[in-house]
Amino acid sequence: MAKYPLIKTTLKDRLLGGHYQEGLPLPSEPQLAREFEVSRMTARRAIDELEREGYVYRVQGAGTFPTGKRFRQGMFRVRPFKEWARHPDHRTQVLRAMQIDATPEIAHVLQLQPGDPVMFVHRLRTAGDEALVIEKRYISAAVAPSLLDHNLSAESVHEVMVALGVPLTRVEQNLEAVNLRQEEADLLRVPLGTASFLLRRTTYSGAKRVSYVNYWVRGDRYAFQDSFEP
Amino acid sequence: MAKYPLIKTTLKDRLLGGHYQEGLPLPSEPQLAREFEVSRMTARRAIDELEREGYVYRVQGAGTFPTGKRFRQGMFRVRPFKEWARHPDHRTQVLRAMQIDATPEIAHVLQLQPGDPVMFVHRLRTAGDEALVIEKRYISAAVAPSLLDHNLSAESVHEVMVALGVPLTRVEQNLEAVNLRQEEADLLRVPLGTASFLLRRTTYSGAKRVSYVNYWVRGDRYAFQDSFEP
DNA sequence: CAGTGGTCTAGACCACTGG
DNA sequence: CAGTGGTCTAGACCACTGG
Repeated sequence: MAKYPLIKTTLKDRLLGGHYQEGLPLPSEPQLAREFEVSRMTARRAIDELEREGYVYRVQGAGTFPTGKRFRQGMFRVRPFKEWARHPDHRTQVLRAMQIDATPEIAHVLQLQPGDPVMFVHRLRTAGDEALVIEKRYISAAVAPSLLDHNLSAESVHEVMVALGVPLTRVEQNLEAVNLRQEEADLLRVPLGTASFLLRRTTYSGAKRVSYVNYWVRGDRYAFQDSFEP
Repeated sequence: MAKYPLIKTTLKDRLLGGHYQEGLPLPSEPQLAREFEVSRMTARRAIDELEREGYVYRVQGAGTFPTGKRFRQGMFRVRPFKEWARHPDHRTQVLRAMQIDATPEIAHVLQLQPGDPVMFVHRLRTAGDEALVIEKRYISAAVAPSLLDHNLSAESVHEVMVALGVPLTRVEQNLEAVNLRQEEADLLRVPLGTASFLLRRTTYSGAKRVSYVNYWVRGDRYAFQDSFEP
């Protein structure tokens, strides 16, 4: 039996049991290695998996921290629809567009420091009289300081950023199926718990992560289609 | 600059460039370590990330293999049964495998007449002790009359059909998010109404539709991942 | 059997954090 | 500055594959 799964489940139990306080680091890697009587590399391996599963995040030089509960349960992403704005029936409504202080979680995803300024854009996309997509987007304020001067109900954030000299060079995305919580269900005007896509996207400009987006997409009104020749 | 990102991008370029043949293993970890003049652990680190991003998969004792291009196309990616079956933890349970009369809906999708004979295969895929995927598949009896003679808990339907002289030439697929009904929720052992993916596939052999499949995939245990350079 | 990936060790040096 | 995570080395033994 390998050692790292035991370390991993032990740490997960402690995290879920609240043994490690939010905002305070876990024991350091050398400490955990001593506690479990393994090498540091083996302790790291367990933490690697916890980080990938979203239980903790690491800050070089500072430590490894528990991820806030709300982000472990509800990390959500979105898919941008390029042609959305062109369709005459389609509208984009800006619910909020403001500068906020990066939470530790957002800071981690965007490779910033907690408290650094971040642009938050909350939008709702509708087709006819149906609300189809909720978007929550976080962008490093440093890379696009004038973002909020633009009309975000008409312009694509991606296009604005390209115009600001921040080309999009890479996208990572992840698609899940989730039951809608009250806030999203209300916005989409469907019952609590309705099945929805949750698309999460991280975009890069060079090696720098510049944008993090969560899209909730109505699962009964939108389908991803594909065809190919094997 | 760390070494493993360079190894990773080099291997990715080779994979996308077709330098490594499908079905054949990549150079072994010790070989890659020698080629890039790093320790095996560092070579592994690069391969770890490629595996997580879906470019390769590993089989202990056998090697590291390129993931077929066709399964990475489009917005989402589906692991072929063949790979599923290779994982030691994964099992496929045949719930039903029988000939039935085509319902009007099935007949329509498969371009048959209602009442025409159709093979129905109902399977459940599990990983460890968790049920992850329900499969309901309908195949024209005319194109694969001996299908049910095969061991469908071990063999891929696709492979059997190729062996029977029915090559798969085209796939159309559609992904939705749905709330599970009682029957599916019971099989997956989750509460009624849990959000799930519903993946529908129609496969063609030439111009003829030969197979129609519905997969219900647990939305909380399976995520479709993708990354690309725009 | 030789070769493969899976795991692990006991170090090392580095960049970075925060007092 | 001491302590942290990030990376890397040069081994080792293991389970497993496939001929």
